[in-house]
Amino acid sequence: MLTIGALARKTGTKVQTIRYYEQIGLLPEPGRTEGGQRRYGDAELDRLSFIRHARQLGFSLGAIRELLDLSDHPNKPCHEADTIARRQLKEVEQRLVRLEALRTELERMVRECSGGRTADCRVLEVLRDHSECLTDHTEAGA
Amino acid sequence: MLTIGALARKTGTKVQTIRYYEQIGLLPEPGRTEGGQRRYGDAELDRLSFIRHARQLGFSLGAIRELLDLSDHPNKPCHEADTIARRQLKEVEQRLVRLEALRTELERMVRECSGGRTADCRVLEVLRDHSECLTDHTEAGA
DNA sequence: ATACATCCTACAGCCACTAGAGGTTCAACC
DNA sequence: GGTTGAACCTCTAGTGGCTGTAGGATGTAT
Ligand SMILES: [Zn+2]
Ligand SMILES: [Zn+2]
Ligand SMILES: [Zn+2]
Ligand SMILES: [Zn+2]
Repeated sequence: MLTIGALARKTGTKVQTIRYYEQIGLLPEPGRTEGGQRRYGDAELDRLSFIRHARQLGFSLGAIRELLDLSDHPNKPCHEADTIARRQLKEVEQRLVRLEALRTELERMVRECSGGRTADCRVLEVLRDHSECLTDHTEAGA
Repeated sequence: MLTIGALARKTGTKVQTIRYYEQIGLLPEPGRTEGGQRRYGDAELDRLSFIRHARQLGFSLGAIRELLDLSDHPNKPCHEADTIARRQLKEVEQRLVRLEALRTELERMVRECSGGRTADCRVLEVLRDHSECLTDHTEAGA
């Protein structure tokens, strides 16, 4: 049986985050000691590891909730899980395109600055006027 | 003189966002009509355009605040602005590396799924066990 | 028995907005 | 001058995914 701190250490999660996941119903309410402290077993360890790994891969907590549900029903067909993963992949690909445009712009800004007064600073000039940009980086979402 | 709605349209900003920027001191308090409605001039239009463009390039509002300050002092040397831009570039580059790792992992998950029961779903298997991953995508920040 | 690390709840704060309620003002049209 | 009705106003609360703090209780080692 693990204390919340031990579980936190094993999964690379903060204690508060574990309590937060419990609060939003992503982790089940664990057993408690007589004094009221949480104690965890292997099932919870597995579940939290799953959550953390999915978070590292960029899945939202909503998506993770669905994935956990599916994982709890081994006989269901898996296309729902695959759909969620493909959706996530698409989002990542879109963000990549967008970030590459940002990198291009930022590199150019930094490269072209000659290091004089702010009045002549290329960085500030570009920020003042998007027509100085070579890429269209104007879509939503950072 | 522009109403807040006209300013919003010109800069691709929501009205509430403009009021929010004013509230946090990023935009100055504008003049008002007798009835209390905000009216904006060209200075505010330029400033808001700057803010929006910098946001599109991924700068935080904190960084933008610093950049605006620098922009207001044309005789200062510009290395501070350049430092901020370089920092932002670094962050973008780090996110790119990370997102590329995610893309690799997600692509593999999706590709290897054979479409059977969730018990055998490759997507869920990988999520359960990071040692199935080829990349180290475990750094912080999505 | 005492020290003290760890645990508990409850709530506030972070970022950058976004949405809504409930009321007022402005501009145009008749 | 009166009447619409869109756009404005303030204020509050919510989003996601945590993180931090206050103030107190518990667990364990010595
Ligand atoms: Zn410069
Ligand atoms: Zn631009
Ligand atoms: Zn599958
Ligand atoms: Zn992994």
